[in-house]
Amino acid sequence: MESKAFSEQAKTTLARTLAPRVAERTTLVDQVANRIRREIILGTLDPGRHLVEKRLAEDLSVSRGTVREALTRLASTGLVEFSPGSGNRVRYFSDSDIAEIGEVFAALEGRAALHAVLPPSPAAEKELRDIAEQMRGLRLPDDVEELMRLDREFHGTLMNQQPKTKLVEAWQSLESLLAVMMVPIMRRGVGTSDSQADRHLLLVDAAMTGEPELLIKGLEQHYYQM
Amino acid sequence: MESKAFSEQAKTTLARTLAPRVAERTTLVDQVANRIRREIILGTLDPGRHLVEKRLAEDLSVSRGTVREALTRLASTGLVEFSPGSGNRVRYFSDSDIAEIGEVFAALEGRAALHAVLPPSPAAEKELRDIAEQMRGLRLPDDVEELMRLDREFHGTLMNQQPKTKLVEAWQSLESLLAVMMVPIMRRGVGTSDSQADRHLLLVDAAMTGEPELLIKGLEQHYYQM
DNA sequence: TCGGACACGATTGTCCGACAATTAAGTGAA
DNA sequence: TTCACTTAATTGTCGGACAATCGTGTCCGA
Repeated sequence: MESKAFSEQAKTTLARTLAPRVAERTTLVDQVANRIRREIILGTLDPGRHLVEKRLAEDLSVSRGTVREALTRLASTGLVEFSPGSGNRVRYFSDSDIAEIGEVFAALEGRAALHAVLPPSPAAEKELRDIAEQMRGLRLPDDVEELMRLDREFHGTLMNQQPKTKLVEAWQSLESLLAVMMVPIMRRGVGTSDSQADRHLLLVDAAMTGEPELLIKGLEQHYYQM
Repeated sequence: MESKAFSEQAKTTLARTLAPRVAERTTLVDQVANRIRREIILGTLDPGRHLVEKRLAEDLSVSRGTVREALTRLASTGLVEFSPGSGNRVRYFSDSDIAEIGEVFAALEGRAALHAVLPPSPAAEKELRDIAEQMRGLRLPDDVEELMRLDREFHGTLMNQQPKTKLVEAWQSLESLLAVMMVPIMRRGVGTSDSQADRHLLLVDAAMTGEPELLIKGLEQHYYQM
Protein backbone atom coordinates (compact mmCIF):
# COMPACT_ATOMS: atom_id res chain seq x y z
CA MET A 1 0.00 0.00 0.00
CA GLU A 2 1.30 3.41 -0.92
CA SER A 3 1.98 5.88 1.81
CA LYS A 4 -0.17 8.92 1.97
CA ALA A 5 1.46 11.93 0.49
CA PHE A 6 -1.22 14.37 1.37
CA SER A 7 -2.29 13.31 4.77
CA GLU A 8 -2.69 16.48 6.76
CA GLN A 9 -5.38 19.07 6.50
CA ALA A 10 -5.91 20.18 3.00
CA LYS A 11 -8.24 22.96 2.13
CA THR A 12 -7.16 25.26 4.89
CA THR A 13 -3.53 25.23 3.92
CA LEU A 14 -4.25 25.09 0.26
CA ALA A 15 -6.24 28.21 0.33
CA ARG A 16 -3.20 30.17 1.33
CA THR A 17 -0.38 28.15 -0.12
CA LEU A 18 0.91 30.70 -2.54
CA ALA A 19 -1.83 33.19 -2.22
CA PRO A 20 -0.13 36.39 -1.01
CA ARG A 21 -0.05 37.44 -4.63
CA VAL A 22 -1.02 40.90 -5.61
CA ALA A 23 -4.63 40.35 -6.45
CA GLU A 24 -4.65 37.73 -9.15
CA ARG A 25 -7.45 35.40 -8.74
CA THR A 26 -6.26 31.93 -7.91
CA THR A 27 -8.65 29.16 -8.59
CA LEU A 28 -8.84 25.95 -6.66
CA VAL A 29 -7.41 24.12 -9.63
CA ASP A 30 -4.38 26.38 -9.53
CA GLN A 31 -3.85 25.64 -5.89
CA VAL A 32 -4.16 21.93 -6.37
CA ALA A 33 -1.81 22.00 -9.34
CA ASN A 34 0.71 24.00 -7.37
CA ARG A 35 0.47 21.65 -4.48
CA ILE A 36 1.04 18.56 -6.55
CA ARG A 37 3.77 20.20 -8.55
CA ARG A 38 5.56 21.04 -5.37
CA GLU A 39 5.34 17.50 -4.09
CA ILE A 40 6.74 16.23 -7.35
CA ILE A 41 9.58 18.68 -7.42
CA LEU A 42 10.49 18.04 -3.84
CA GLY A 43 10.40 14.36 -4.46
CA THR A 44 7.68 13.55 -1.99
CA LEU A 45 5.98 11.97 -4.94
CA ASP A 46 8.66 9.98 -6.60
CA PRO A 47 8.92 9.31 -10.32
CA GLY A 48 6.68 6.63 -11.66
CA ARG A 49 4.24 7.04 -8.85
CA HIS A 50 0.71 6.46 -9.91
CA LEU A 51 -1.42 9.50 -9.27
CA VAL A 52 -4.89 8.23 -8.62
CA GLU A 53 -7.51 10.86 -9.12
CA LYS A 54 -9.96 9.68 -6.54
CA ARG A 55 -7.29 9.35 -3.93
CA LEU A 56 -5.84 12.78 -4.53
CA ALA A 57 -9.31 14.22 -4.50
CA GLU A 58 -10.02 12.73 -1.12
CA ASP A 59 -6.68 13.68 0.37
CA LEU A 60 -7.00 17.24 -0.80
CA SER A 61 -10.71 17.45 -0.13
CA VAL A 62 -11.58 18.57 -3.59
CA SER A 63 -13.65 16.97 -6.27
CA ARG A 64 -12.23 14.53 -8.75
CA GLY A 65 -12.92 16.93 -11.58
CA THR A 66 -10.75 19.56 -10.00
CA VAL A 67 -7.90 17.13 -9.52
CA ARG A 68 -8.31 15.96 -13.06
CA GLU A 69 -7.98 19.45 -14.41
CA ALA A 70 -4.93 20.10 -12.29
CA LEU A 71 -3.32 16.92 -13.54
CA THR A 72 -4.08 17.84 -17.10
CA ARG A 73 -2.31 21.08 -16.54
CA LEU A 74 0.72 19.41 -15.03
CA ALA A 75 0.80 16.93 -17.85
CA SER A 76 0.97 19.76 -20.33
CA THR A 77 4.08 21.06 -18.67
CA GLY A 78 5.62 17.63 -18.77
CA LEU A 79 5.70 16.82 -15.09
CA VAL A 80 3.02 14.22 -15.31
CA GLU A 81 2.61 11.50 -17.85
CA PHE A 82 -0.82 10.71 -19.14
CA SER A 83 -1.60 7.32 -20.57
CA PRO A 84 -5.20 7.28 -21.67
CA GLY A 85 -6.99 4.60 -19.82
CA SER A 86 -4.23 3.69 -17.48
CA GLY A 87 -3.83 6.82 -15.49
CA ASN A 88 -1.36 9.50 -14.63
CA ARG A 89 2.12 8.94 -13.37
CA VAL A 90 4.84 11.17 -12.11
CA ARG A 91 7.24 11.47 -14.94
CA TYR A 92 10.67 9.94 -14.74
CA PHE A 93 13.63 11.88 -16.02
CA SER A 94 16.85 10.14 -16.91
CA ASP A 95 20.21 11.80 -16.67
CA SER A 96 20.31 12.37 -20.36
CA ASP A 97 16.84 13.83 -20.24
CA ILE A 98 18.08 16.29 -17.72
CA ALA A 99 21.06 17.19 -19.82
CA GLU A 100 18.77 17.85 -22.71
CA ILE A 101 16.47 19.99 -20.71
CA GLY A 102 19.50 22.04 -19.93
CA GLU A 103 20.09 22.42 -23.61
CA VAL A 104 16.61 23.58 -24.29
CA PHE A 105 17.06 26.33 -21.81
CA ALA A 106 20.48 27.22 -23.04
CA ALA A 107 19.02 27.52 -26.51
CA LEU A 108 16.13 29.72 -25.47
CA GLU A 109 18.08 31.93 -23.15
CA GLY A 110 20.91 32.17 -25.59
CA ARG A 111 18.49 33.32 -28.20
CA ALA A 112 17.03 35.85 -25.87
CA ALA A 113 20.49 37.08 -25.10
CA LEU A 114 20.81 38.13 -28.71
CA HIS A 115 18.06 40.63 -28.15
CA ALA A 116 18.90 41.62 -24.65
CA VAL A 117 19.86 45.14 -23.80
CA LEU A 118 23.44 44.40 -23.01
CA PRO A 119 25.02 45.16 -20.74
CA PRO A 120 22.14 45.17 -18.26
CA SER A 121 21.29 48.43 -16.60
CA PRO A 122 22.97 49.07 -13.25
CA ALA A 123 19.67 48.40 -11.57
CA ALA A 124 19.30 45.07 -13.33
CA GLU A 125 22.86 44.13 -12.56
CA LYS A 126 22.32 44.81 -8.91
CA GLU A 127 19.18 42.79 -8.87
CA LEU A 128 20.88 39.86 -10.53
CA ARG A 129 23.80 39.96 -8.15
CA ASP A 130 21.49 40.23 -5.20
CA ILE A 131 19.64 37.14 -6.23
CA ALA A 132 22.86 35.23 -6.72
CA GLU A 133 24.09 36.30 -3.32
CA GLN A 134 20.92 35.16 -1.68
CA MET A 135 21.70 31.68 -2.87
CA ARG A 136 24.83 31.67 -0.79
CA GLY A 137 23.19 31.47 2.56
CA LEU A 138 21.03 28.45 1.93
CA ARG A 139 21.34 25.17 3.78
CA LEU A 140 21.18 22.81 0.92
CA PRO A 141 19.11 19.77 1.36
CA ASP A 142 16.38 21.67 3.11
CA ASP A 143 16.25 24.86 1.17
CA VAL A 144 16.04 23.31 -2.26
CA GLU A 145 12.74 24.94 -2.78
CA GLU A 146 14.03 28.39 -2.04
CA LEU A 147 17.06 27.80 -4.21
CA MET A 148 14.85 26.88 -7.10
CA ARG A 149 12.78 29.95 -6.58
CA LEU A 150 15.88 32.08 -6.72
CA ASP A 151 17.12 30.28 -9.78
CA ARG A 152 13.88 30.89 -11.57
CA GLU A 153 13.94 34.48 -10.50
CA PHE A 154 17.47 34.92 -11.73
CA HIS A 155 16.95 33.50 -15.15
CA GLY A 156 13.60 35.18 -15.39
CA THR A 157 15.18 38.53 -14.65
CA LEU A 158 17.89 37.86 -17.14
CA MET A 159 15.36 37.10 -19.82
CA ASN A 160 13.03 39.90 -18.98
CA GLN A 161 15.76 42.30 -19.74
CA GLN A 162 14.30 42.51 -23.17
CA PRO A 163 10.74 42.58 -24.36
CA LYS A 164 10.75 39.36 -26.31
CA THR A 165 7.54 38.16 -24.81
CA LYS A 166 7.19 35.00 -26.83
CA LEU A 167 10.62 33.78 -25.93
CA VAL A 168 9.90 34.49 -22.33
CA GLU A 169 6.62 32.72 -22.69
CA ALA A 170 8.09 29.64 -24.25
CA TRP A 171 10.59 29.65 -21.50
CA GLN A 172 7.94 29.89 -18.85
CA SER A 173 5.90 27.13 -20.30
CA LEU A 174 8.87 24.86 -19.90
CA GLU A 175 9.88 26.28 -16.59
CA SER A 176 8.74 23.49 -14.39
CA LEU A 177 10.93 21.15 -16.35
CA LEU A 178 13.79 23.25 -15.15
CA ALA A 179 12.59 22.76 -11.63
CA VAL A 180 12.51 19.00 -11.94
CA MET A 181 15.98 18.85 -13.27
CA MET A 182 17.33 20.79 -10.36
CA VAL A 183 16.22 18.46 -7.65
CA PRO A 184 18.18 15.35 -8.59
CA ILE A 185 21.10 17.62 -9.21
CA MET A 186 20.89 18.97 -5.72
CA ARG A 187 20.50 15.51 -4.29
CA ARG A 188 23.50 14.30 -6.17
CA GLY A 189 25.25 17.02 -4.28
CA VAL A 190 26.77 18.37 -7.43
CA GLY A 191 26.48 21.87 -6.23
CA THR A 192 26.68 23.47 -2.86
CA SER A 193 24.75 26.63 -2.42
CA ASP A 194 28.00 28.53 -2.68
CA SER A 195 28.90 27.10 -6.01
CA GLN A 196 25.42 27.89 -7.23
CA ALA A 197 25.90 31.46 -6.24
CA ASP A 198 29.25 31.61 -7.96
CA ARG A 199 28.02 30.09 -11.13
CA HIS A 200 25.29 32.65 -11.38
CA LEU A 201 27.65 35.49 -10.67
CA LEU A 202 29.72 34.33 -13.59
CA LEU A 203 26.70 34.75 -15.76
CA VAL A 204 26.25 38.29 -14.57
CA ASP A 205 29.85 38.98 -15.44
CA ALA A 206 29.34 37.55 -18.88
CA ALA A 207 26.28 39.69 -19.39
CA MET A 208 28.08 42.79 -18.21
CA THR A 209 30.68 42.48 -20.90
CA GLY A 210 27.96 43.53 -23.28
CA GLU A 211 28.99 40.77 -25.65
CA PRO A 212 26.04 38.55 -26.49
CA GLU A 213 28.43 35.85 -27.62
CA LEU A 214 30.05 35.69 -24.25
CA LEU A 215 26.72 35.49 -22.47
CA ILE A 216 25.64 32.69 -24.73
CA LYS A 217 28.82 30.77 -24.10
CA GLY A 218 28.30 31.39 -20.43
CA LEU A 219 24.80 30.04 -20.52
CA GLU A 220 25.87 26.92 -22.29
CA GLN A 221 28.49 26.21 -19.72
CA HIS A 222 26.08 27.08 -16.99
CA TYR A 223 23.68 24.40 -18.07
CA TYR A 224 26.29 21.89 -19.07
CA GLN A 225 27.85 21.99 -15.67
CA MET A 226 24.69 20.67 -14.25
CA MET B 1 -25.26 37.19 -32.09
CA GLU B 2 -22.24 35.17 -32.99
CA SER B 3 -22.44 32.80 -35.90
CA LYS B 4 -22.28 29.15 -35.15
CA ALA B 5 -18.87 27.70 -35.78
CA PHE B 6 -19.76 24.14 -35.14
CA SER B 7 -23.10 23.73 -36.70
CA GLU B 8 -22.96 20.45 -38.55
CA GLN B 9 -22.85 16.98 -37.20
CA ALA B 10 -20.36 16.60 -34.46
CA LYS B 11 -19.69 13.29 -32.86
CA THR B 12 -19.62 11.30 -36.05
CA THR B 13 -16.96 13.38 -37.73
CA LEU B 14 -15.06 13.88 -34.55
CA ALA B 15 -14.58 10.22 -34.05
CA ARG B 16 -12.42 10.03 -37.13
CA THR B 17 -10.93 13.47 -37.40
CA LEU B 18 -7.32 12.54 -37.10
CA ALA B 19 -7.75 8.98 -36.08
CA PRO B 20 -5.90 6.94 -38.73
CA ARG B 21 -3.07 6.74 -36.24
CA VAL B 22 -1.45 3.46 -35.47
CA ALA B 23 -3.53 2.33 -32.58
CA GLU B 24 -3.16 5.03 -30.00
CA ARG B 25 -6.24 5.45 -28.01
CA THR B 26 -7.84 8.79 -28.65
CA THR B 27 -10.11 10.12 -26.01
CA LEU B 28 -13.06 12.33 -26.62
CA VAL B 29 -11.19 15.20 -25.06
CA ASP B 30 -8.44 14.76 -27.62
CA GLN B 31 -10.90 14.87 -30.43
CA VAL B 32 -12.59 17.95 -29.13
CA ALA B 33 -9.27 19.67 -28.60
CA ASN B 34 -8.17 18.77 -32.10
CA ARG B 35 -11.38 20.00 -33.52
CA ILE B 36 -11.21 23.35 -31.80
CA ARG B 37 -7.54 23.72 -32.56
CA ARG B 38 -8.25 23.18 -36.18
CA GLU B 39 -10.96 25.79 -36.22
CA ILE B 40 -8.62 28.25 -34.59
CA ILE B 41 -5.78 27.55 -36.95
CA LEU B 42 -7.98 27.77 -39.98
CA GLY B 43 -9.39 31.00 -38.72
CA THR B 44 -12.97 29.85 -38.47
CA LEU B 45 -12.71 30.97 -34.91
CA ASP B 46 -11.09 34.34 -35.10
CA PRO B 47 -8.76 35.80 -32.51
CA GLY B 48 -10.41 37.28 -29.50
CA ARG B 49 -13.48 35.17 -29.96
CA HIS B 50 -15.06 34.20 -26.71
CA LEU B 51 -15.20 30.43 -26.36
CA VAL B 52 -18.21 29.72 -24.24
CA GLU B 53 -18.07 26.31 -22.68
CA LYS B 54 -21.73 25.58 -22.65
CA ARG B 55 -22.13 26.60 -26.23
CA LEU B 56 -19.26 24.51 -27.47
CA ALA B 57 -20.52 21.60 -25.46
CA GLU B 58 -23.90 21.80 -27.10
CA ASP B 59 -22.55 22.29 -30.59
CA LEU B 60 -20.21 19.35 -30.25
CA SER B 61 -22.65 17.22 -28.29
CA VAL B 62 -20.28 16.58 -25.45
CA SER B 63 -20.43 17.52 -21.82
CA ARG B 64 -19.17 20.80 -20.52
CA GLY B 65 -16.49 19.05 -18.52
CA THR B 66 -15.06 17.54 -21.64
CA VAL B 67 -14.96 20.88 -23.40
CA ARG B 68 -13.39 22.44 -20.37
CA GLU B 69 -10.60 19.92 -20.33
CA ALA B 70 -10.00 20.39 -24.01
CA LEU B 71 -9.81 24.14 -23.56
CA THR B 72 -7.41 23.74 -20.68
CA ARG B 73 -5.21 21.73 -22.92
CA LEU B 74 -5.31 24.28 -25.69
CA ALA B 75 -4.59 27.02 -23.24
CA SER B 76 -1.46 25.23 -22.17
CA THR B 77 -0.20 25.26 -25.70
CA GLY B 78 -0.93 28.93 -25.97
CA LEU B 79 -3.75 28.88 -28.46
CA VAL B 80 -6.36 29.86 -25.97
CA GLU B 81 -6.22 32.51 -23.33
CA PHE B 82 -7.70 31.84 -19.93
CA SER B 83 -8.84 34.64 -17.70
CA PRO B 84 -10.14 33.15 -14.50
CA GLY B 85 -13.70 34.18 -14.07
CA SER B 86 -14.13 35.83 -17.40
CA GLY B 87 -13.71 32.96 -19.75
CA ASN B 88 -11.58 31.63 -22.54
CA ARG B 89 -10.75 33.49 -25.68
CA VAL B 90 -8.95 32.64 -28.86
CA ARG B 91 -5.56 34.13 -28.53
CA TYR B 92 -4.48 37.01 -30.67
CA PHE B 93 -1.00 37.02 -32.16
CA SER B 94 0.58 40.21 -33.38
CA ASP B 95 3.11 40.35 -36.15
CA SER B 96 5.93 40.67 -33.71
CA ASP B 97 4.59 37.72 -31.75
CA ILE B 98 4.77 35.70 -34.88
CA ALA B 99 8.29 36.78 -35.58
CA GLU B 100 9.27 35.73 -32.11
CA ILE B 101 7.67 32.38 -32.42
CA GLY B 102 9.83 31.90 -35.45
CA GLU B 103 12.81 32.64 -33.30
CA VAL B 104 11.88 30.13 -30.71
CA PHE B 105 11.78 27.46 -33.33
CA ALA B 106 14.95 28.57 -34.96
CA ALA B 107 16.60 28.35 -31.56
CA LEU B 108 15.34 24.89 -30.80
CA GLU B 109 15.91 23.41 -34.20
CA GLY B 110 19.26 25.06 -34.44
CA ARG B 111 20.21 23.49 -31.20
CA ALA B 112 19.03 20.15 -32.34
CA ALA B 113 21.05 20.55 -35.48
CA LEU B 114 24.15 20.56 -33.33
CA HIS B 115 23.40 17.00 -32.37
CA ALA B 116 22.01 15.81 -35.61
CA VAL B 117 23.64 13.08 -37.54
CA LEU B 118 24.81 15.21 -40.39
CA PRO B 119 24.53 14.81 -43.23
CA PRO B 120 21.23 12.93 -43.02
CA SER B 121 21.16 9.38 -44.28
CA PRO B 122 20.16 8.92 -47.90
CA ALA B 123 16.85 7.59 -46.70
CA ALA B 124 16.25 10.63 -44.57
CA GLU B 125 17.28 12.95 -47.34
CA LYS B 126 14.85 11.34 -49.70
CA GLU B 127 12.09 11.61 -47.19
CA LEU B 128 12.78 15.28 -46.61
CA ARG B 129 12.89 16.05 -50.30
CA ASP B 130 9.71 14.13 -50.87
CA ILE B 131 7.91 16.11 -48.27
CA ALA B 132 9.16 19.36 -49.75
CA GLU B 133 8.08 18.31 -53.21
CA GLN B 134 4.64 17.45 -52.00
CA MET B 135 4.23 21.07 -51.02
CA ARG B 136 4.60 22.11 -54.59
CA GLY B 137 1.33 20.78 -55.83
CA LEU B 138 -0.91 22.50 -53.34
CA ARG B 139 -3.54 25.06 -54.20
CA LEU B 140 -2.85 27.61 -51.62
CA PRO B 141 -5.75 29.20 -49.98
CA ASP B 142 -7.57 25.93 -49.72
CA ASP B 143 -4.82 23.52 -48.86
CA VAL B 144 -3.38 25.49 -45.99
CA GLU B 145 -4.12 22.66 -43.71
CA GLU B 146 -2.24 20.14 -45.77
CA LEU B 147 0.66 22.52 -46.16
CA MET B 148 0.88 22.90 -42.44
CA ARG B 149 0.83 19.19 -41.99
CA LEU B 150 3.70 18.82 -44.41
CA ASP B 151 5.60 21.60 -42.74
CA ARG B 152 5.25 19.93 -39.38
CA GLU B 153 6.27 16.66 -40.87
CA PHE B 154 9.29 18.17 -42.49
CA HIS B 155 10.62 19.87 -39.42
CA GLY B 156 9.69 16.92 -37.33
CA THR B 157 11.68 14.61 -39.56
CA LEU B 158 14.57 17.00 -39.52
CA MET B 159 14.60 17.01 -35.76
CA ASN B 160 14.06 13.34 -35.33
CA GLN B 161 17.27 12.74 -37.13
CA GLN B 162 18.84 12.57 -33.76
CA PRO B 163 17.65 11.08 -30.54
CA LYS B 164 17.44 14.23 -28.51
CA THR B 165 14.06 13.43 -27.16
CA LYS B 166 13.71 16.36 -24.84
CA LEU B 167 14.46 18.85 -27.53
CA VAL B 168 11.97 17.18 -29.75
CA GLU B 169 9.50 17.22 -26.95
CA ALA B 170 9.94 20.87 -26.18
CA TRP B 171 9.52 21.47 -29.83
CA GLN B 172 6.33 19.47 -29.96
CA SER B 173 4.83 21.16 -26.99
CA LEU B 174 5.17 24.41 -28.84
CA GLU B 175 4.19 23.03 -32.16
CA SER B 176 0.71 24.40 -32.38
CA LEU B 177 2.18 27.85 -31.98
CA LEU B 178 3.97 27.17 -35.20
CA ALA B 179 0.71 26.27 -36.80
CA VAL B 180 -0.92 29.52 -35.76
CA MET B 181 1.86 31.57 -37.14
CA MET B 182 1.59 29.96 -40.51
CA VAL B 183 -1.97 30.90 -41.18
CA PRO B 184 -1.69 34.66 -41.25
CA ILE B 185 1.45 34.20 -43.25
CA MET B 186 -0.36 32.19 -45.84
CA ARG B 187 -3.15 34.71 -45.91
CA ARG B 188 -0.75 37.52 -46.39
CA GLY B 189 0.23 35.62 -49.48
CA VAL B 190 3.88 35.81 -48.54
CA GLY B 191 4.55 32.43 -49.94
CA THR B 192 3.15 30.46 -52.78
CA SER B 193 3.25 26.74 -52.39
CA ASP B 194 6.18 26.69 -54.79
CA SER B 195 8.25 29.05 -52.75
CA GLN B 196 7.46 26.98 -49.70
CA ALA B 197 8.78 23.91 -51.41
CA ASP B 198 11.91 25.72 -52.50
CA ARG B 199 12.59 27.13 -49.10
CA HIS B 200 12.44 23.69 -47.59
CA LEU B 201 14.65 22.21 -50.25
CA LEU B 202 17.24 24.81 -49.37
CA LEU B 203 17.17 23.48 -45.85
CA VAL B 204 17.81 19.98 -47.07
CA ASP B 205 20.76 21.25 -49.05
CA ALA B 206 22.10 22.96 -45.97
CA ALA B 207 21.71 19.79 -43.96
CA MET B 208 23.43 17.73 -46.63
CA THR B 209 26.55 19.82 -46.43
CA GLY B 210 27.10 18.13 -43.11
CA GLU B 211 27.95 21.47 -41.59
CA PRO B 212 25.81 22.19 -38.55
CA GLU B 213 26.65 25.86 -38.84
CA LEU B 214 25.21 26.04 -42.30
CA LEU B 215 22.06 24.28 -41.26
CA ILE B 216 21.61 26.65 -38.36
CA LYS B 217 22.08 29.65 -40.59
CA GLY B 218 19.61 28.11 -42.96
CA LEU B 219 17.05 27.63 -40.24
CA GLU B 220 17.36 31.21 -39.12
CA GLN B 221 16.78 32.50 -42.57
CA HIS B 222 14.00 30.05 -43.03
CA TYR B 223 12.09 31.45 -40.11
CA TYR B 224 13.05 35.03 -40.66
CA GLN B 225 11.72 34.99 -44.16
CA MET B 226 8.33 34.35 -42.78
C1' DT C 1 -25.75 65.09 -20.74
C1' DC C 2 -22.72 62.36 -18.12
C1' DG C 3 -20.98 59.53 -14.36
C1' DG C 4 -22.12 56.22 -11.14
C1' DA C 5 -24.96 52.92 -8.26
C1' DC C 6 -27.68 49.03 -8.93
C1' DA C 7 -29.87 44.92 -10.63
C1' DC C 8 -29.91 41.21 -13.83
C1' DG C 9 -28.50 37.65 -16.86
C1' DA C 10 -24.69 35.02 -18.56
C1' DT C 11 -20.77 32.37 -17.54
C1' DT C 12 -17.47 30.33 -14.81
C1' DG C 13 -15.60 27.45 -10.87
C1' DT C 14 -16.57 23.71 -8.31
C1' DC C 15 -19.10 19.93 -6.53
C1' DC C 16 -21.68 15.49 -6.60
C1' DG C 17 -23.11 11.09 -8.14
C1' DA C 18 -23.32 7.79 -11.74
C1' DC C 19 -22.02 4.33 -15.27
C1' DA C 20 -19.71 1.87 -19.04
C1' DA C 21 -15.21 0.76 -20.70
C1' DT C 22 -10.72 -0.34 -19.98
C1' DT C 23 -6.82 -1.55 -17.42
C1' DA C 24 -4.21 -3.95 -13.88
C1' DA C 25 -4.06 -7.52 -10.64
C1' DG C 26 -4.99 -11.82 -8.81
C1' DT C 27 -6.36 -16.65 -9.44
C1' DG C 28 -6.42 -20.98 -11.12
C1' DA C 29 -5.49 -24.36 -14.68
C1' DA C 30 -2.33 -26.42 -18.03
C1' DT D 1 6.30 -21.08 -15.28
C1' DT D 2 2.93 -19.42 -18.41
C1' DC D 3 -1.49 -18.64 -20.18
C1' DA D 4 -6.36 -17.60 -19.89
C1' DC D 5 -9.88 -15.92 -17.07
C1' DT D 6 -12.30 -13.46 -13.29
C1' DT D 7 -12.36 -9.54 -10.52
C1' DA D 8 -11.43 -5.20 -8.57
C1' DA D 9 -9.74 -0.64 -9.36
C1' DT D 10 -9.58 3.30 -12.15
C1' DT D 11 -10.50 6.09 -15.91
C1' DG D 12 -13.49 8.66 -19.39
C1' DT D 13 -17.56 10.85 -19.82
C1' DC D 14 -22.03 12.39 -18.55
C1' DG D 15 -25.73 15.28 -16.42
C1' DG D 16 -27.22 18.35 -13.17
C1' DA D 17 -26.58 21.66 -9.63
C1' DC D 18 -25.27 25.97 -7.22
C1' DA D 19 -22.67 29.98 -5.54
C1' DA D 20 -19.46 33.45 -7.03
C1' DT D 21 -18.19 36.46 -10.40
C1' DC D 22 -18.29 39.14 -14.55
C1' DG D 23 -20.37 42.14 -18.17
C1' DT D 24 -23.90 44.95 -19.30
C1' DG D 25 -27.71 47.67 -19.47
C1' DT D 26 -30.85 50.69 -16.66
C1' DC D 27 -32.04 54.16 -13.89
C1' DC D 28 -30.97 57.99 -10.91
C1' DG D 29 -28.83 62.12 -9.40
C1' DA D 30 -25.66 65.89 -10.32
